[in-house]
Amino acid sequence: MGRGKVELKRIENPSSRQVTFSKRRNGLLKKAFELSVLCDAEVALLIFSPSAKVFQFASHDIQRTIAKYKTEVGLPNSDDQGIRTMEVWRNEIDHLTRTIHDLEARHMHLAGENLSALGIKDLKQLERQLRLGVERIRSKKRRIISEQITYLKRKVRFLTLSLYRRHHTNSNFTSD
Amino acid sequence: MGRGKVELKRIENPSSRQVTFSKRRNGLLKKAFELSVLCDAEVALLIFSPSAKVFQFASHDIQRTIAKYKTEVGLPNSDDQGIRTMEVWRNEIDHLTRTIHDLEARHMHLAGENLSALGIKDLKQLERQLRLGVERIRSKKRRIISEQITYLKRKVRFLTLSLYRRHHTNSNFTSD
DNA sequence: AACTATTTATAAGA
DNA sequence: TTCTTATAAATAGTT
Repeated sequence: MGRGKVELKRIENPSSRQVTFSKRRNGLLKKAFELSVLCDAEVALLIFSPSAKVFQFASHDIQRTIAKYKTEVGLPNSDDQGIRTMEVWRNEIDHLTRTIHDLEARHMHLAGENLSALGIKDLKQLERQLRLGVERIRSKKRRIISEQITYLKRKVRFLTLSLYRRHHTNSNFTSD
Repeated sequence: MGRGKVELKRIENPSSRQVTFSKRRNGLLKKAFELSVLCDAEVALLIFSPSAKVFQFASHDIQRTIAKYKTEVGLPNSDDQGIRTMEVWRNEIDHLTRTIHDLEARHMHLAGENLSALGIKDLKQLERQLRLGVERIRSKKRRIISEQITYLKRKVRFLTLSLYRRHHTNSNFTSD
């Protein structure tokens, strides 16, 4: 949701991590609030910054919500306590998996394989992309060849000059 | 963030409330997760649906996070526990207030008042908007007048016809 | 449960 | 930190 996409991993730069924390913390608090109002839900949210500062939102009395939670997870049939947290992770994994599948499919398409699922529009775009790739590759090749030629010409000139000089020197020697 | 804007108040329709709850709950859990990963924060989130079902996310052991929180708010200098929650409400109120101010300012501008803060660009747009409004009003007026005329013409024709018929009938009577 | 038109969140830059 | 802007993401209403 910004100028660029971000990877789901710890932001290494401390200052942007701080900035992001501040922004996202506010966003999260706001959304917790909205959920509680719109859907009449009881929500409690605790956030500790890496510097151990606390931020919280609670739609009701937070102690009560926590107590309620403890009662809930204390019950024998609520051994899925951690499972609910796991669901979030599962969602992320699903998402990553889907991304990988997409990338793999794209890769195959670019290789001209497994095209059966594509419509005419997709195929056209794919072709355009491939043509573009080809053009870039050709251009790159031309540049390399041209550089090679320049290099060889220089070499020839150098060798010719050396030869001339040696000949000239030899001549001097022989003439001595 | 959807087809329309929603008011920040309890959604009355139970089924859309349920749908929204489900969507936003997932969104909130996801964002809690992202915050914990991106910013290396300790996050605990508890959600009770109106039907008392629990959903949770915890980046670390939730019992520990709760304990940490209790320790924190148990400290004498942390009597701002509720204040942090209040901040979220305050933010919302600020936002609403600003929206109202904006609307009021726009209203004044459309009335041609309080224009001192506007730049040339704003003024141009404002003028365009007003012209558009005028044009719409004129158009509406023309339609109404045209309808009136049609109606009156029909009325005249009807009256003329009635008059003719009565005259004709009278003639018949007199001729008898 | 999908689909999109829109709104909202937010990353990056100043 | 705060503002702005371009873009990614969430999601309201619809099917």
